[in-house]
Amino acid sequence: MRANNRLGSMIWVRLSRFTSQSNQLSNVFLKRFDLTSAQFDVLMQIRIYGPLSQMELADKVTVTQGGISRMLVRLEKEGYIVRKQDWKTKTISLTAKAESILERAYPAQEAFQSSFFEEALNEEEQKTLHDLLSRVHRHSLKKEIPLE
Amino acid sequence: MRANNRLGSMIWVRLSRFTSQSNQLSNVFLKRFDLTSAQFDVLMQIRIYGPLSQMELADKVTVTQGGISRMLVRLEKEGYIVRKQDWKTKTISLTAKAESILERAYPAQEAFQSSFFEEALNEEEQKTLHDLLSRVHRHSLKKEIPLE
DNA sequence: TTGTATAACTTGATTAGTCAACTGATGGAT
DNA sequence: ATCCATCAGTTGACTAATCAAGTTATACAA
Repeated sequence: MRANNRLGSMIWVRLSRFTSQSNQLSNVFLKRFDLTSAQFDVLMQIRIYGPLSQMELADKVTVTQGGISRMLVRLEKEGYIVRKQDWKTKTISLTAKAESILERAYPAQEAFQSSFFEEALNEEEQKTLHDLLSRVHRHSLKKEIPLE
Repeated sequence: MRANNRLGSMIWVRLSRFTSQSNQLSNVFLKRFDLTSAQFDVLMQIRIYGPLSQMELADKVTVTQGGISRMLVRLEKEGYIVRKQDWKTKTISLTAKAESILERAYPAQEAFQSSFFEEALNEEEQKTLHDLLSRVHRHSLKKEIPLE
């Protein structure tokens, strides 16, 4: 039995191995701020786009309604966010605690994330990578799943 | 508050959003074979490199020892694999059931995975993407986490 | 032969996510 | 006023993973 040969499959494997590798490293890195990388991601989206509803947030982080509900329960229990019922919607915003953690964690994590690319590629190559990924991502959002 | 501006962070976000998006689509696609994409991934590694030990397999799919143990319990319960104690090691191999499913599932899934890239990029661009990702991945494997 | 060291694997507690069925809030039609 | 549709969020059952502590199997030394 030989390994995947089609180019697309090879890209796929690299992508998922790298993503899981860099996610694990990020988790280790963020431990010093008492955050996981999923939590950091959600908190940053709220910081940038908030206040917003759970649906809007779920959409931003590519997670289901149920997934965001559970995540927010944990974040609320830790005192990072508050939710208040506002018409039909629950509006989410950061607490002072979260704001002050992010003030330190954000620059650190941004530098850490960037270092994966900056240390391996030059500016031009990073731009190319970003462009190619953006196109592939955009395409995937309107992709149809072939029938049986 | 403005969004991430550093190039590396922008790449990181695209990467993780695309990975989660394409993973979800793969899960829907693979449902017709009664597989999840994590299961497909593990079964394919066994098919290509097997028979192998749990440690070796864990390494191939970038998962911890505990993670692979739990996954294999599920796969064994479904009748996709067998493990036999062999010295200190448990040697894993596919059952006929799994072989016959993969015979159909593999070409289908390979084509599906590839289509994400083939539909959005030309041959040249796919090669570039593969090359850039490989370099970034290789670098990440020897990356040190900066101190506190 | 009885420890003891060690490598390979398992397991409990937790995070993170999925789907599908359910609950709660609101607004409109009768 | 009452019933109903609908949108937002929650929840139960499950997959998938992590870490750290606990097992099991084997080899080797006293």
